[in-house]
Amino acid sequence: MTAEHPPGTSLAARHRVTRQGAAIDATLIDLADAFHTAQSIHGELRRRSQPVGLATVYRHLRKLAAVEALDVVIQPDGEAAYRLCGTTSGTEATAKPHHHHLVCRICGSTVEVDGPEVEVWARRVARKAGFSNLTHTVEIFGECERHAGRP
Amino acid sequence: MTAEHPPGTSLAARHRVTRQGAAIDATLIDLADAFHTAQSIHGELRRRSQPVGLATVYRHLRKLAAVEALDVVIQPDGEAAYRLCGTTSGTEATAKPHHHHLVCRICGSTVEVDGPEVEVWARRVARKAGFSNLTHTVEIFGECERHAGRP
DNA sequence: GTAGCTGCAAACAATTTGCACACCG
DNA sequence: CGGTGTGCAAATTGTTTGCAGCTAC
Repeated sequence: MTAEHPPGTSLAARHRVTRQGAAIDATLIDLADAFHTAQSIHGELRRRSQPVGLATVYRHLRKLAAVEALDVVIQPDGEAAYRLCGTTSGTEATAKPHHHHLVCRICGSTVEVDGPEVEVWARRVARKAGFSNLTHTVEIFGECERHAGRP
Repeated sequence: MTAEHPPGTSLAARHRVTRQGAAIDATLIDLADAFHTAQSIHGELRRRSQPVGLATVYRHLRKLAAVEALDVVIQPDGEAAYRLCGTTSGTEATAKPHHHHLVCRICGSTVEVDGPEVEVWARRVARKAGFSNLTHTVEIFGECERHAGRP
């Protein structure tokens, strides 16, 4: 087999390390407590005086998502939001096996939740209907304590 | 108060009845076994030689959704899909209280499912995190018996 | 008669892609 | 060097909106 990857340093362990890629990763880490759209990340980068092309942001996000280093949530309005997922630190972005989210509709803050019961339920219901090759999305939207009632 | 609405006849009971509105309703009824995007509905209408403007389709769908006569599912790719919901017959489109869907990724056929356990779980988890004013989406995508493996 | 539809095209917003150039390894 | 990553702008796609004319009530 070909050479192993040397101990990585950042999220993009197995990819070419570039200034913009790193900037995106860094931002993602800082904002890891909530979901953000590609656009808002792009904006944040600009705000930090580390402008990165919007297309590049999308490309990078897609790449991270492909390696499952990102959680992707499609909001009720159809816009996609991303958030760093699993073990943020460490050598390699290790994706968590499976989990869902509780997202604040106002500020985007997120709580990761898992529910074995739901997994089981989903599988059981689907099987019973003869469905296979399953996938499921479970997202809970609400207003976190801080924003209950008013922004 | 002004006069009550006479016993409605179609889905659009309290709206002006028009040829195109009726056509959309009819199509929706015929295709009530699966979710369809606005675009595909528009296509189906044209196929039936009852062309309706795409904008009108969207407007009508939005209206029906507002009255909760439609189920709306946002597919993993962000496109919205609609399907007639609840009691299709009868005077007024009575929305079902709450339920979720099992959708075939290939043909779009749908099975309505409900899971009290999930509802309870969602509420419990959210409450515990201090969230209020909840909403949740639970969709299961898979391949129905007929399409398992290959289209 | 009038307000709510409809159609069509233009406007929009999110995301993707083509292509020339930059730069990591 | 060689190929991957980047930028920018143009292209796509799903959905909304403005406006003149039509029509159900």
